[in-house]
Amino acid sequence: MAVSNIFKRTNMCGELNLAHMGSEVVLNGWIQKRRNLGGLIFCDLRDKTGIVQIVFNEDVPKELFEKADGLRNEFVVGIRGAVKERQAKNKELATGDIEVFANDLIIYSQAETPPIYIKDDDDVSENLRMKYRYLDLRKNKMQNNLRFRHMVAKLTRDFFDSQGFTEVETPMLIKPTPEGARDYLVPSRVNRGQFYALPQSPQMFKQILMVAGTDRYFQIVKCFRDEDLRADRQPEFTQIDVEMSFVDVDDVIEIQEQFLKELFQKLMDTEISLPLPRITYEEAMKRYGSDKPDTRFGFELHSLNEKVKDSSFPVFADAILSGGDVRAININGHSADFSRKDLDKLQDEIKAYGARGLAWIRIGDNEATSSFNKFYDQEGLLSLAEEVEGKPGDLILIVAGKPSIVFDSLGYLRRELAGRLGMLNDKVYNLLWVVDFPLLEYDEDSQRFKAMHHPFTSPKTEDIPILESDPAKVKAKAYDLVLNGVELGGGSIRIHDRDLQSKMFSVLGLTKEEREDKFGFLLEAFKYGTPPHGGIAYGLDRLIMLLSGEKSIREVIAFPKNQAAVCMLSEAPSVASDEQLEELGIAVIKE
RNA sequence: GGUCCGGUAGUUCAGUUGGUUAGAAUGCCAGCCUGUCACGCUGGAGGUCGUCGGUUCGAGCCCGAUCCGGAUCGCCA
Repeated sequence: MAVSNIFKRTNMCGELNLAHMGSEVVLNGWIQKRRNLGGLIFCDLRDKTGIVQIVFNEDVPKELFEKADGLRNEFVVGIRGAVKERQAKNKELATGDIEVFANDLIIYSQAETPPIYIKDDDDVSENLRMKYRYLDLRKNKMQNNLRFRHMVAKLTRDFFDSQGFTEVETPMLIKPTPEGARDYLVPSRVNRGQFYALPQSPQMFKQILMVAGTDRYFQIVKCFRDEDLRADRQPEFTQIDVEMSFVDVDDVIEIQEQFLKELFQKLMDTEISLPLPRITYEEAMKRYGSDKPDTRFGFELHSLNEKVKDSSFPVFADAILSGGDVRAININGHSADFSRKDLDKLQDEIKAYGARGLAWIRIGDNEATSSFNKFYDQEGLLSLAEEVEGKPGDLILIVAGKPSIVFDSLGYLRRELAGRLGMLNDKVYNLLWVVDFPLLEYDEDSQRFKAMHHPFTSPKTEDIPILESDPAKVKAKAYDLVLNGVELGGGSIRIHDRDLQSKMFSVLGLTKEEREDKFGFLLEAFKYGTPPHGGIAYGLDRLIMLLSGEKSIREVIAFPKNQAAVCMLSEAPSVASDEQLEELGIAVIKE
């Protein structure tokens, strides 16, 4: 038998309890903390499952005791010892009923004093966490997040497998697509001067799998977008990507709801009732000012357009005259919670969305006051307040201007104020579908219609006749899944009819050459028998972020990038060597 | 590309109106300590105040530029 200098582990630290009493165990892990009381040394030993207390007392040989005295934080050790019930139990610790009396110790490696502490609630700069990610990941919270992510991925595979889906890997080196987000380009050495792109999504390949007869496809897949980062946006992220043949909107939604039900049941211990609520895009905008509404609280939007169209207050009147909106939300009963200064600050905050100002009405017990008192008497203010069911104690916030600005501003305000008022309960999961998205949106810059989702999204059947005559009115067979105000996923039924696809391209103003260049291989495939099909894609990182109560997807990605898209750990990206560039035929223009 | 917040000891932060030797907590090191678990007690080490320039008799503090981290708007079919 080979001689080994590794203690063969019998148990994990976090799993020990009174049931192990009396048994000899061997543990491997990191020293979390050493407490030397003189003739008695306690060590907290940590592995991914938790922490257990190790005791070195007068019974151990002097040599071993001195070795234990030399232990420092983050040393990696093996310990052999007996599990005993504690004299003084620690209720804060999962293993607090027992402790391990060591009789042997091996130090596998020593450690320098780490630049960050290995503690779940340690408040250290993001900078250091990213640079020393391997230390950050030692935290139980981070290991739990990785484990949870694994559980979600496993459940996803099991579920879709049980429903007859096949996971198929699609290529990572694909044809660059000039539409949509910016591509990451990858130069080809073999084809000098030519480039692959990393996929923004497997969209076209999964549709081709439907042409190929795969019938039900899914994939847990990396996607890449070279756009600016946010707390919930990384340049590489993971999607649960799904496509099905011979389906319409309800079929896709139904199976996704089954998936979500199982996910919440098994991993969150939460029953969700099906079917999930559905709300149209139009209604979502009107009521919540957002196409991804957070429905955990009220503060819904109301139009004041009728009431203010003849207003003497120029801000309101001008907005209506120029085709804009005047809308309001009622922060019911919270007038006293926001000072004049708070309101001024809120006004500044919505300027980011293009709002010119924030008008408000406070309803007191005896009288109402407003930011536009000059133009309205008591009766006038109360008449406006009536539209939002204003009562004494209410604060009414009003924004006037271009519809998109009004929606964005009020959508932000209702969520922001709900947050400040502590109304965002993260134990409540309000899932819903937003449906009937517009098929197209008019792009002012290029003076043409663009696909809101993508150019293969099918119009609603009843809107097909007006596709060319009144494109702005056409609704799409598209649906988004929203959880607590975050877009978790989106999808659509695709166009499988070549005539309809052709019309769609005409409306989008794509020339024959452009169609061929961008989508040629997909259109070619569609010539040879295409089943009706559709699908959906979930942002896996966001899903896990929300379910684990995190504020950033960086918390659920093992090795994320910082806001400048840099991996602080490995220091990617970096410059390529002259030899590499030479071989690829690439010259870098220095500024 | 824009806006906002931040950068001072290993770490998290304080630092008054510009004024002597830049502090606290924690961590680290050493000594003492047999029931701790944020162990305790005593002592000690530890600083290019992000960087560069300017104003000033004098700058952590004021001004300009720049770098770094974060939030966000644009952007993300």
